[in-house]
Amino acid sequence: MNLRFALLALLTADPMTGFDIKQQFDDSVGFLWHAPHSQIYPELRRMEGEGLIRATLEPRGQRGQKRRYHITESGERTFREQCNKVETPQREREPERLRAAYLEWSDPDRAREQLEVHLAHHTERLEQFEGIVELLRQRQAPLLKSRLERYPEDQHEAIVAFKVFAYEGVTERARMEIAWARQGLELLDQLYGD
Amino acid sequence: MNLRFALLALLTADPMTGFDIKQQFDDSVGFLWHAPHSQIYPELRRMEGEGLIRATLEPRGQRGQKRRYHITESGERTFREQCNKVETPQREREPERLRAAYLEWSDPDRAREQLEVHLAHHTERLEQFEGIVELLRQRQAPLLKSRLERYPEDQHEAIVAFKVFAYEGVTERARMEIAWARQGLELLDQLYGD
DNA sequence: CGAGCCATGTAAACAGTTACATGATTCT
DNA sequence: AGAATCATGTAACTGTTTACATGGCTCG
Repeated sequence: MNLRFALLALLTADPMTGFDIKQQFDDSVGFLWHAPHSQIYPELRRMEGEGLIRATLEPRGQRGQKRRYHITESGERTFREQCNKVETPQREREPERLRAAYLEWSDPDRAREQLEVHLAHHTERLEQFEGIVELLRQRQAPLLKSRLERYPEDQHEAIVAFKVFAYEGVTERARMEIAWARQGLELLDQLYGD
Repeated sequence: MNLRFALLALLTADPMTGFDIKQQFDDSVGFLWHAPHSQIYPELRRMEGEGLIRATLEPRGQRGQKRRYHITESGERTFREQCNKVETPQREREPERLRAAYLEWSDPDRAREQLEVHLAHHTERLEQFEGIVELLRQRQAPLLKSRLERYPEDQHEAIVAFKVFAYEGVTERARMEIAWARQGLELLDQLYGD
């Protein structure tokens, strides 16, 4: 039910086509949730069937058509209910940590490479996240801008603050991963020499 | 293919029954990977079919029998190959962060409760993780002890160090989550007053 | 007219969760 | 005798990934 949450969340900002959503998932929103289009389109159809969203048909050129989905009142109610349901965090699987626990099975060079990939990955992410946080603070992120247009001004502060809070979370996560990878590389130096 | 990795990893420490593995997944190992028994038993059968592990039948009392799985040479080779394959971290889904991004849809009380649950969860985890790290350092963790018995002493340092490294990772993660939840609670105070 | 993007789907396979089911052993 | 624990499975369902498939539109 979590893809559905993400879809409803996006549609509270702006009516979108499946394709728009797919693109959001490739973009900044994708750092919180993502899904391939093969999961998006059928789910949108189901949600439409359940009255959570409704589609308006728009022409594309001469023959083409696209379905833009709008959240309905029922959809908003459902979304709010989901938001108000307190959920305990699920036990997580940690594939990276699991692999790290067995690094003695790797060649030292491979082990180093693995941690360097980890480091590079999260370093890149960190930069992206910092950029997003900055855009959000300045209220320049495109999706946030459309969102702010749809809600009264007295809510803007909270809307922005929670988006920033969420992305600060992934930012801190990235920093943590970077520090961890560095620690691992030091450990390798210690165990196997430089 | 990651459940399989976890199963092979466990069986490099000690031959185990499906039940033993299930219990390991309920225990400290479960913080890195876990699976229900309904996933474990069929996978063990498949791995046996592929020659990665073999079972010895052991009696339980008069009528009962249990299958204890031993990793084979082929299994060890496969495991080592997996370890040596450098993998780029997958894009993650962050259900907690996604929910946090839409906290303006919650009643302030619910929002606070949500973050308090988050805080309590990771606080509990942190304590558990710190306990595990301590046990690992002292080489007193049961599974680690059996592992050390099976491998030559010149490898012990690395074996212990990587286990510590992995659990230090989840420890740092927990600390990060705690700090994040506290920040969120402060934000709520700021936005909605105490 | 071809490349690249816009747009939407289906299908098969794989991974993970939840529920149903059974029976032996051990401890009280 | 009954409860708790050991032990092993199957089945249905949900969620995710990957591959296959199609066709229109826009720009050079």
